[in-house]
Amino acid sequence: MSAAKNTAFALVDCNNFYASCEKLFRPDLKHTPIVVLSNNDGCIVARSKEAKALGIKMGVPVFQVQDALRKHGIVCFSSNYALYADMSNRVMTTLEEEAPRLEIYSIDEAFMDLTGVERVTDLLAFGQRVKAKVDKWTGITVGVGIAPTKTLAKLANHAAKKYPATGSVVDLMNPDRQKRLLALVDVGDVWGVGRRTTAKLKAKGIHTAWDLANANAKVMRSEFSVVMERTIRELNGVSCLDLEWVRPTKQQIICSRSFGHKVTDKRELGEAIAKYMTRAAEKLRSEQRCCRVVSVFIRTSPFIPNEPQYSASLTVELPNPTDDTRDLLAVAERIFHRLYRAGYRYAKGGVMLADFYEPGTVQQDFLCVDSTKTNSKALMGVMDKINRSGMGQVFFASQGVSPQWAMKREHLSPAYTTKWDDLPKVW
DNA sequence: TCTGGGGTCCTAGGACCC
DNA sequence: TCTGGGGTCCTAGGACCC
Repeated sequence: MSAAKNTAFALVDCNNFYASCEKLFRPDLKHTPIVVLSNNDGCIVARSKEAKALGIKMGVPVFQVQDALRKHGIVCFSSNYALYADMSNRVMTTLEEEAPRLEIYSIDEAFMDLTGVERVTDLLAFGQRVKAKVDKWTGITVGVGIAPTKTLAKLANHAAKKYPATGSVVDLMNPDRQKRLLALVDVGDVWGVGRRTTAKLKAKGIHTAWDLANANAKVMRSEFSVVMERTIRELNGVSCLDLEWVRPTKQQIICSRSFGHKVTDKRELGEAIAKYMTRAAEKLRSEQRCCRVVSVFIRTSPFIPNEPQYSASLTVELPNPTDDTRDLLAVAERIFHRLYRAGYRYAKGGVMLADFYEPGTVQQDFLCVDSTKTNSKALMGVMDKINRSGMGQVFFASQGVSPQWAMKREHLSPAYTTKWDDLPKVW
């Protein structure tokens, strides 16, 4: 085996991100418990620290905790993606200035490659500076975990959040400190160890991260998978997961939603599918890809077991890859006609695109009439531009004008940072 | 009445080929 | 009675992540 590299990573993670974004623009709620809800106002997906302290759990359906929300005066927000995405961009831009090799891992966290940085500056001080800068420039508070591997950096970040005495920045480069922390951490809190695996590990007497770090990597690989072997090595300070600072291109695009109410009407359901396909096509073009494989699915709600259940999906391979909304809508409609069965109350539907190509790199199927519309690129370009500009919307009639099935978003905050009309006002 | 959405990776097993 | 062996590709399902 080659000599271990002296790697160093930082994981920067925004605290209670969605809830923090909402509070930024509502100083009146500074110390009020708030929660952010999933699409359709269905589940709790983010909680402010006050809401956490009141015992509101992550992921629970709102209706199950309605009483608690009311009793404690917890303020609810529907999720406001435009706001969170914009705030995320601001945070990431700030981080990039400190460490150009940045992997944006999710909307609220990023890995930094700090390899070699300790020769220039103290890593703890570096982390503290990053935290202070993000706080000052964006108003978002972050935790920073620094360690020789990504998995250990995750654990360092976990500690930074859990123990206030750390000031939300933990440097875990030192092996003795690693050992002490690993012994304190439940194995289920290790990155990559989910619910299923946790149960299996505990049955084998592996309870802490330290227990896992000391398991035999080869044996565990045969019993679990190569992912497990990697996790064990990473816990021991051997970096197996590189920084992916160039975003890999997507393998698939999914657009799906639960409906605001159950849908029975065929036209209405078809409009929803058309809407999702339109959105998926936009995402496809923003990736600068064409796709060959298209799937559509519709289903009833598994949460109402005494109602007749129906769930169906169908996948079609196109003769030629396309990124034209019109082609994709036509395919979606054909598939939908074959899937639809009357007499069910549909709860959710969606589309999936896969098998991507760079435009123009694929030999056209010459047995098939070339369906490439000559004005396709120009038309799609103009549509995308108008729809992005905030000036209004252009879309195809098949998605319907005033949809009944639209999402429930009863507690939506204004688009403070992305819409002129919604700019916060200071009196 | 009311239960999110969007991804990735890994593995096992079958089809198929020589 | 007795029916190879090895490789590749594809797919479905599981597990995990945020």
